[in-house]
Amino acid sequence: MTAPDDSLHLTATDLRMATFRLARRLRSVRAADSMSDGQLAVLADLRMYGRRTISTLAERERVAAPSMTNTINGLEEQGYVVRTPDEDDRRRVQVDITDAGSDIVVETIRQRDVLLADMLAELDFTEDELTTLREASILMRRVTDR
Amino acid sequence: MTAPDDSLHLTATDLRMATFRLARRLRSVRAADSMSDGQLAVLADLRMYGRRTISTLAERERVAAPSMTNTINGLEEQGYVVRTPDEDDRRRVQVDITDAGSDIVVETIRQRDVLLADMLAELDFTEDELTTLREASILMRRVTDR
DNA sequence: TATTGTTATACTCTATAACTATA
DNA sequence: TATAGTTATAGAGTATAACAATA
Repeated sequence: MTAPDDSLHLTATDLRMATFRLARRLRSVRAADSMSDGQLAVLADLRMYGRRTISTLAERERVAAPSMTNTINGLEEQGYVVRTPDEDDRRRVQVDITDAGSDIVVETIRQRDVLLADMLAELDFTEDELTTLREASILMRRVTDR
Repeated sequence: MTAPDDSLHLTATDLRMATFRLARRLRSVRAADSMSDGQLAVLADLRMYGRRTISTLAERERVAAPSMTNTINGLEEQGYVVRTPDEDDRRRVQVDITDAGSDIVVETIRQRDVLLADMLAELDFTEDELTTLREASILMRRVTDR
């Protein structure tokens, strides 16, 4: 049996390499060519959690506030978000996703899932192997959500 | 039991989300602040597979040739790679990684593995769970190497 | 003629600093 | 005074087009 510490580091190395490669491959899929990774990440956040202010979005995406202003400008021009002035604190601007924005997120997710499902199907993975991947996904989520 | 097609798509969705989140977290770790993701990817390739021409590197990293010239310029200025004219075909330039370049790659990989191993250790994963992650890593590699 | 690499130039995304409006 | 957002400006990183050297 492998010593616990070795096992940890071997697992970390394997998982790191596998994760980077798969992420890189999947990230190349986008429903709208005109949308950047940063714009898509903001749309996905808005779709999942609802309206946000510019500064909250900047903090969540770990970019500077002017960068988020720029990102939101691009999304607004494409009709994927709308700005609404905050009534209670008129310094604030609330950003909401539009139906078109939501559609783009759903479609991008769908295309990525289809690509990955096709890749899995092509390799004729067994039910046991798919179960391993699902269980690993849950463990990976525990790592990032921690 | 889940129907095969559902199982495929559920697995794809779970794995996609888990992969993106983990990759994003790990990518924030770099041994040298002055190095970009693109530069690091080239160094890692050179360390693993040895000398490459500019156009081969451009093709492998899926960027345009002038972009790779720019990337190699940056790495050369920092002393992480050297250009060597090809004797047989004097249009070509061979790029080799230096010891300093190799050290940076090793150190970045080490820091990322330590971070991930620490994250795994903190969650007290069992040997069975670590085994699941290692098996999943192998399956993920089969997907991207296919 | 075709290929390899570089230079010239422009566009996108990001940042910091300075500014406006509001609290 | 402090905060939310924007504008001005600059620095990476990427792309296409045009060019020089070589095959």
